[in-house]
Amino acid sequence: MKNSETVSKCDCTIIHEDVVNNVKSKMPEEESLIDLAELFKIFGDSTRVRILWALNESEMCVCDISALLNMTQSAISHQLRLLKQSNLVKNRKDGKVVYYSIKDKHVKDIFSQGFLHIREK
Amino acid sequence: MKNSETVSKCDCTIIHEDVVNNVKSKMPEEESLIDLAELFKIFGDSTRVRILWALNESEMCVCDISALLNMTQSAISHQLRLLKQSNLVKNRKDGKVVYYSIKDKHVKDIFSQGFLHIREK
DNA sequence: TTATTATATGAATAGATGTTCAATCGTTCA
DNA sequence: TGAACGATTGAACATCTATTCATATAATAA
Repeated sequence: MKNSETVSKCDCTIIHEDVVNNVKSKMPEEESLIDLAELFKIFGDSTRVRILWALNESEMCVCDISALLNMTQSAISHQLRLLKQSNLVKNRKDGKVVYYSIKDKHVKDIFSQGFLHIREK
Repeated sequence: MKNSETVSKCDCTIIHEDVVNNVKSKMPEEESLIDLAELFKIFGDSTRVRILWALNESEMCVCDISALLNMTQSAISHQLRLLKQSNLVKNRKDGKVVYYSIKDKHVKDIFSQGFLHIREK
């Protein structure tokens, strides 16, 4: 398999080579931007956004969230697993009940920035 | 078809009804959170994130972006259409060449908030 | 005109993703 | 012990999505 750097998928003449080279030199490592996209992917689902919003207001158990969003426990549990894997929420167990809460203090700020875009459309 | 409010999908006893009611009263309209998720969905793809990052550095034409990211013009063009529909980029035409640039001034701030999360893992 | 170049577009495909369903795990309490 | 209940898990399914491919459009140049 050939190196992706050596075989260009762009079949066009590079119109502004200086611009391309300049931007390329400033680009973060590919992995950083992939991680960033992975994070936003988590926010890119209304169920998860609603869960995060709710947990930002108050610690809640799985059952509470299910009732709030009118969804099955199973669906909520699956999403909570993703949110936990992404380090956005944490949980604690008290008897049979598992309480979830926000782990990342930037969640609210990420929401805020998103709303700034939406409000100005 | 029954009203989704009247038939609960949550098959459990509501453990903390006060918490649920309190959070429910504070929740934004469902549509707002759906719009928010739609926005983050756009950021939730590494190709689009890299395009946005690049355009945040400099206005570029489709060919430039293709060369920078080593992807086909077609793939880039498809993604640019989504970004434009989401009001995140704008374009101008100069002869055969179409130049794209950032339309939304909050793009950089959204990136910043995302990075804050990633860096602290 | 014709050829060439930059971009856009629609259909098709493969891969990812969210929910459901059924089963299971852990804990509490009769 | 064994129900009962909250939560988790894995498989299946339907839906969505990113890229590719072929083609079309638009502008320039010969």
